[in-house]
Amino acid sequence: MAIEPSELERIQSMVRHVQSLPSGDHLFRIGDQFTAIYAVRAGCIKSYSLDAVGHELVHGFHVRNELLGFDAVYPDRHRCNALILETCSVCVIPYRDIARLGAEFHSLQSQVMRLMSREFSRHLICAEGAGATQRTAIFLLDIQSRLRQQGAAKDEFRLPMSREDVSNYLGITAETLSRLMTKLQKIGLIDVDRRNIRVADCIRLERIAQGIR
Amino acid sequence: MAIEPSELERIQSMVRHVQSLPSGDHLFRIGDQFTAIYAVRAGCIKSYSLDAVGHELVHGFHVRNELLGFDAVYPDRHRCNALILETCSVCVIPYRDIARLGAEFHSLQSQVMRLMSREFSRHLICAEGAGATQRTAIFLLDIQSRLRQQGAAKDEFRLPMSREDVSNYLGITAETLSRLMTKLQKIGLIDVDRRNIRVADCIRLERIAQGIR
DNA sequence: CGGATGCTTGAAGCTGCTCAAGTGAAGTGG
DNA sequence: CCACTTCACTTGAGCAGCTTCAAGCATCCG
Repeated sequence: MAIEPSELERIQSMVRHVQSLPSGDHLFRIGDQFTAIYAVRAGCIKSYSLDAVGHELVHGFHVRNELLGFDAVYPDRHRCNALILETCSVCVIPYRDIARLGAEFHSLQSQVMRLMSREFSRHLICAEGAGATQRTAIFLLDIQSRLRQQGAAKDEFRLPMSREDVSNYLGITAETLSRLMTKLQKIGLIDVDRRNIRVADCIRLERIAQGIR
Repeated sequence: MAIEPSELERIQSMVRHVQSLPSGDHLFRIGDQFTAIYAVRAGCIKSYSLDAVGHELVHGFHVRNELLGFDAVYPDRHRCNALILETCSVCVIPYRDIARLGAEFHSLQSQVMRLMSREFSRHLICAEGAGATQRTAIFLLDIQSRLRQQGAAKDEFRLPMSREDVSNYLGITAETLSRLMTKLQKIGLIDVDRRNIRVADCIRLERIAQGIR
């Protein structure tokens, strides 16, 4: 969901507040009234919900220049919680303004729909992979390219979230994820040091992400 | 994605064509230019793509009063194929008209966004379930409630798609699905006769769908 | 230093997959 | 109308991948 700088500028014109939020805070919670879309300017936010048994179900992670809050467009209330993982600077874009300005500039309106579509399609990325190894590879490449846009080095980055968050997002256990990371390191595709990841062999990692072994 | 009759009337006013399509035809294919959103008036459509190995990946099924085509809003080209499973009557709603009319009546615009949001959120339903049994139960209850709205009996319905389609949608094999259907029948939750399903114990089926055993 | 937290590693078990055969309904041709 | 085929589905046996439960480490923080 990274958005074009030009698109972002346009959206910025609609911004009322820029909030600064410490890690551990919630930007919104399930059931909250839908009032705005949020654009992350710095930091990282996790959107999640809980299943019947109380297990966390991670829907996605949002970093710089990405949008969240579309989950509430239909039922008018948020369907998930948004937790700050790293201290955040967030633009608040009141939905009312989008609707109002959208009527005046209808190119803006279609832009919002495009962004919305892009946001949702990201949700499907990791569900696509068949095996756990493939999903892990997809995740690593996806988060790498997103973090690179916010100033990370070419092939080195630091995960803003815990292993447990990642494993919940991928629909596998933390233990399995840990084993897979070790495996990927052993065969020379990545270097892992806690949350610091270096992609050593991008080509082969991409091949695994595509399901080719 | 069933839409309110009143909403549908409004959208109908934008309709250019009503197409009639025989089963086996494609409504659109991957890569096709995005020109319109489609509303199903009768029949059933499967949206799917193929993975790297050539396996079918079913994104969803669309029955009466449901919309499809939002998959192309962002990249301007369709990301999946739409195959007619049962002879269809389909309203074609040119996207240009939505944008134009949306600018005039901005309540319509937010309605379209709501529908879009509703459409996408459905995609997540079956991904949520942890085990194969749970996903199967979720699917049966979901498709039951949707088919009921198009005139099916209270607890009896006929699946418009094959076991293979369903299993691809749920991310399990056809064999596993078959075994699970048999299991659900043995413990008295459903009656299965080929594609004809009767929900015998809705309460317990819902409990399984929620992950409570 | 002691404890907490987050990550890794190991062993055993279960779920769902693969491969393979069997069944039954619907359609085809003689 | 009946054998023959075909197709969709079911059923079975063995196996692999992932989970569960449990313990072991390292890092951070009081």
